[in-house]
Amino acid sequence: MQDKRIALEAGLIRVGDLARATGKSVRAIHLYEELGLLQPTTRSAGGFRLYERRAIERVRWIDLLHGLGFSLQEMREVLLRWWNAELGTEAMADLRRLFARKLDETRAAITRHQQLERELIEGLDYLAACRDCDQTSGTATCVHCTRDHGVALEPALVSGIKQAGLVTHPSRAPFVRVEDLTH
Amino acid sequence: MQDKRIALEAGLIRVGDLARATGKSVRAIHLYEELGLLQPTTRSAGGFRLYERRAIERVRWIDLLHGLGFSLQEMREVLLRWWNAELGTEAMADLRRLFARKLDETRAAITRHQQLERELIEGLDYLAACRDCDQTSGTATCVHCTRDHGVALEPALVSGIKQAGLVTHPSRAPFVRVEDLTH
DNA sequence: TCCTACCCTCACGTACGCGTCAGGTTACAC
DNA sequence: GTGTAACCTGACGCGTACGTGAGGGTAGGA
Repeated sequence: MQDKRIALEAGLIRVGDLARATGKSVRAIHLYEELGLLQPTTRSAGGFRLYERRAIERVRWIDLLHGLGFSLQEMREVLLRWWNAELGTEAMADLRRLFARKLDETRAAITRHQQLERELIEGLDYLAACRDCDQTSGTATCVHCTRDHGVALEPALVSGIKQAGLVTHPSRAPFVRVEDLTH
Repeated sequence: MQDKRIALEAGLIRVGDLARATGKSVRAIHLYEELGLLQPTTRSAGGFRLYERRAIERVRWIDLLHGLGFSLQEMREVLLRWWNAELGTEAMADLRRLFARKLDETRAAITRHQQLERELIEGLDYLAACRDCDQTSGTATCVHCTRDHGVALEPALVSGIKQAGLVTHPSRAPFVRVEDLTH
């Protein structure tokens, strides 16, 4: 019944505190524990999880790796490899390789997003010309728009939209014979 | 039995061709159809889906939006809104808003990845000092390493690892009383 | 002592984007 | 006619990272 006092003396926090400190949900922290990523330093007499403040760093680490595209399982493997390494120097070399690979991937991701950025800008440039368009009907006529949009080619972001093949009610496809179509 | 000839004359391709042309799986294309994102122009007498070559653009569009973080459902909503718009000009304005928002998000994503890039570089810088470390035991001693790593603070990517709380066999947590700890 | 917020352990549910059979049909070349 | 690759429609499975109860105990202050 003196748990909090004892816990406070020892600098321990409960799962809710950890959650608030990291922006995660309590459930998420439970999950990390189930997957072997994080463990409470101890438990209260009644079974409450009690963590040291350093646990916050671990959760932030999880968050970082998550941002780098690691799955929780992969993080677990990283931890296992590190702690089970024969030599510290090898464990560190292992980490360096890992980080180097992720650095490549991250840079590739940046490049990809920059390409998307360009696509968006192109799309916006193209659409800018639509602002002073005097057309007063639906979008069906936009499909065959011949206005000059100041862009050499219609951007993919726009041209992909201008096609039939939109099903109002998903799921079942219609069934038309070829013969009925080819004149 | 003259389907292919007819299809070829009409410039139609089958689902496998579309898949190869876009790098998607046939199943994926079926899914897009189920979700109302794409429809074959027609069907062969035997029920084979037949697409115009323009369908390739639509699939590429799907891929683009996917890269921008849209879910297939959201893409469907975009298409529905566009095709159901009263005025073409309004539909275009709608698109502009959408693209502008995504442009912000994409730039935010780039910034985030650049921060991660910096974290990785810091981590690698820190670990570089470990290459000529003469330590010959396991990683447990690394936890208290006092070497100069040329970095002011231990990077989060590294410090998050150096903590207990690793469960060799996941799932069940141990059960220790507080009293047993705080002597 | 009692109230209330917080915590506990199951355990099932969810959204996404397909993968993967199964059981059968079609297209087309030889 | 026949072989075979490609296609068809269900329909269930999967991995990820949690959300969401249910049913019940705990902590700590008034």
